[in-house]
Amino acid sequence: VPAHRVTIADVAAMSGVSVATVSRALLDYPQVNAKTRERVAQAARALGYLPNRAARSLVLRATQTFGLLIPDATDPIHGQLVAGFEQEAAAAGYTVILANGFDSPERERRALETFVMHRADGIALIGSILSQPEARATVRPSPIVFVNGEHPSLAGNHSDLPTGCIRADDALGIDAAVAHLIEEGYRRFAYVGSPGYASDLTRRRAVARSLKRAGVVGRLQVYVSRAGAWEVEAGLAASIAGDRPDVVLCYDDKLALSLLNALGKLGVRVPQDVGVVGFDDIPFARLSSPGLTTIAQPAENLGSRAAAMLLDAIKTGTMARSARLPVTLIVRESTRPSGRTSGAAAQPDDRATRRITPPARGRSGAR
Amino acid sequence: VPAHRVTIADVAAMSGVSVATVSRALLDYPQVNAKTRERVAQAARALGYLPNRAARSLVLRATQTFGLLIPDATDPIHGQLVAGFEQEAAAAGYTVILANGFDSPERERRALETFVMHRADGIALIGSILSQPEARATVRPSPIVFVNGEHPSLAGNHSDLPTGCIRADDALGIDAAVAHLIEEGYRRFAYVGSPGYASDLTRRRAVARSLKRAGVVGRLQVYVSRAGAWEVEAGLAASIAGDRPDVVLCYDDKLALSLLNALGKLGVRVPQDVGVVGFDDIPFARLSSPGLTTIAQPAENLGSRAAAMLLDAIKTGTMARSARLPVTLIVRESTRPSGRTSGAAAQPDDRATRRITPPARGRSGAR
DNA sequence: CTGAAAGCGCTAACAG
DNA sequence: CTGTTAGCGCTTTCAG
Repeated sequence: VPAHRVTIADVAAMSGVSVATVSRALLDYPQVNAKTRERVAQAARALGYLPNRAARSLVLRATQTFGLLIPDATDPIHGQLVAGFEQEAAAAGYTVILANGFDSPERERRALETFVMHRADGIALIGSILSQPEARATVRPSPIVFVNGEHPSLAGNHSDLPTGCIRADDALGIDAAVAHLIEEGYRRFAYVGSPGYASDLTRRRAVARSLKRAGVVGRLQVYVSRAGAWEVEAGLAASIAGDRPDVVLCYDDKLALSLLNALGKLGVRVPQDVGVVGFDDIPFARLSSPGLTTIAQPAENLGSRAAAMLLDAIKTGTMARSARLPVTLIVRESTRPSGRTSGAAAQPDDRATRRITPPARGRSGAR
Repeated sequence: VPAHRVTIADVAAMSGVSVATVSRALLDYPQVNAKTRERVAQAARALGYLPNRAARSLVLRATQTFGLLIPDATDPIHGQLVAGFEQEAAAAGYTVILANGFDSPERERRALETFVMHRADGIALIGSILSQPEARATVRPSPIVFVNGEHPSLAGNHSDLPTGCIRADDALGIDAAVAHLIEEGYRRFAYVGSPGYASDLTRRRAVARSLKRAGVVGRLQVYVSRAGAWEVEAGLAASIAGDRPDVVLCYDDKLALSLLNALGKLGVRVPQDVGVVGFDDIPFARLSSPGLTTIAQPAENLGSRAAAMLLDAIKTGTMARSARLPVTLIVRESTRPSGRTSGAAAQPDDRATRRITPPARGRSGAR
């Protein structure tokens, strides 16, 4: 066993053939002699030979590598996306290069450049705050997909580019949530946002629109949480406790769970005094007490779908249309108007989750 | 702007110099003429040239790349590790290749091979179930670090290899927790484990040892949860509810939070009826109600430390000694014996968290 | 200070 | 069926 990294030449020497034959044998070219192939395989195994991808990439002009940019691996929802993406990519023989953007445009740009230097065959941007044209331009000609893009231009009712974008259909989920809540008797709605995210604005507007469409009068009360991801300001909880809306929809589950906690400390009962709704359905949403009603984002699917789109683009040469993946309203205890929930320990698991999947839109393309 | 990927030759052509000069100019070799350097830089910028890492790796015999294997990106604690690792690596100009092992030895092996094919300059294994010698052998001669290794041989009081291993000092944290709990008056201890993890056995034994050392009589009651990561079997919660130990220490926070939830549904009050302690201090541990007492693992530090060790090994040529990072006992409401916690809304935040950092051991090397 | 040339490890024609 | 040869894009002697 040589001291240096073993190369194809070592295998060739050991099996007494040329490097070309080794290459062909290892790549299972049909025209190599069975015995030769076997001899080569044996030598390769004996030497622990594994081909150098850099060398191979150079000649093939393909790296079998994807670049994946996420805002922050710490967030459970991003973790699920990563898992889905990595799994789909790995299954197709692709390796994933990961970069955290931390919501900073400079870091995101640097990450894109890294991907380009590695000549990633495909690139996925999760919750990126870069504009789609800019990102496209810097990675060209590699295919690129945007998942839940957060560039300011995407806020509200503006739309993704017609191709290569994937996102959860927030609006549809919010429609379902609002409809459900109204049916349950809620009237005074509030929204707690996390400023700076395009999807925050989108969700807020979707709530307002749903309410208007449903004929609920009165302005949507809006609160803003500027605290870190895992907490809400004491003042925020206090003013909600004071205003006592019927129900508050939160930008995401982290915010909702933090609020749940803060309200509890203030002695505000959920759902009796105020209902709380989250967004994402992270695993902890069902572990809080009360369990959190939320709009489930198909995080892992978003991830695997992103990888699948890249794979497809590589195969066919054209990027698929943008898509909106369906969400599911998950009703737990944080939105059960008083009295409805009876005997506590009776059927502990039956009183639990209700799932409502909104009917799909006409087509899943861009709006 | 050429249609194909721009190469160093394009830059050379545009700036009217040889490729060698372009290379030197871009690498800031001191001996290139200032004007030439400027002309080259301009051309490179104009063309959007970014050097091909594969080509560079080939000649430099270094890829500026780290391989990172985690069990599952979905777990918040792993997410934090990834974040810490990626940040430290990126700061030093290294790119991270990520692979999920999903607790499967085959997948882990495949991941290691991928890292080798990419000729990663360093490799970090988080919670790997592979044996350290095997892993070392397959990636040789790349430096490799093991973070919280989970190979069966590491269970109980067996120890890591003397070099290249990092883990949280579970035992010390458990000592602190047990001491605190005893002081608070708890006597009948139980442990809920998640079978199959080496650290599960380690923690269980550490609890038993701490109890013995503290002179607590009676056997440690042990429960086992075989359900998925985010739930406990109804039967498990029921038997704990029936046995009513004073306090139950859980393998990790996910398990503890699930148990908290399950006990709540059974009408068992925490901490009045039974105390609950977790392990990790994931962000949600402070959002549950009651807040979860737990042993905080320095997840992000473990990640950045792993990257730092690899960087150091690359620079110095030798891998640093194994290390145990300190943990912190975080006392929240899930272990407050009845009565202690008075006026609810009085000082909502002051009654909160207490942090206890165990004194460091003599040295942080392997035991 | 700059250019020519060799070569990193591998695959893909092109001849045998 | 197999060997020879020519690069892939880049860095680095070695000469000017």
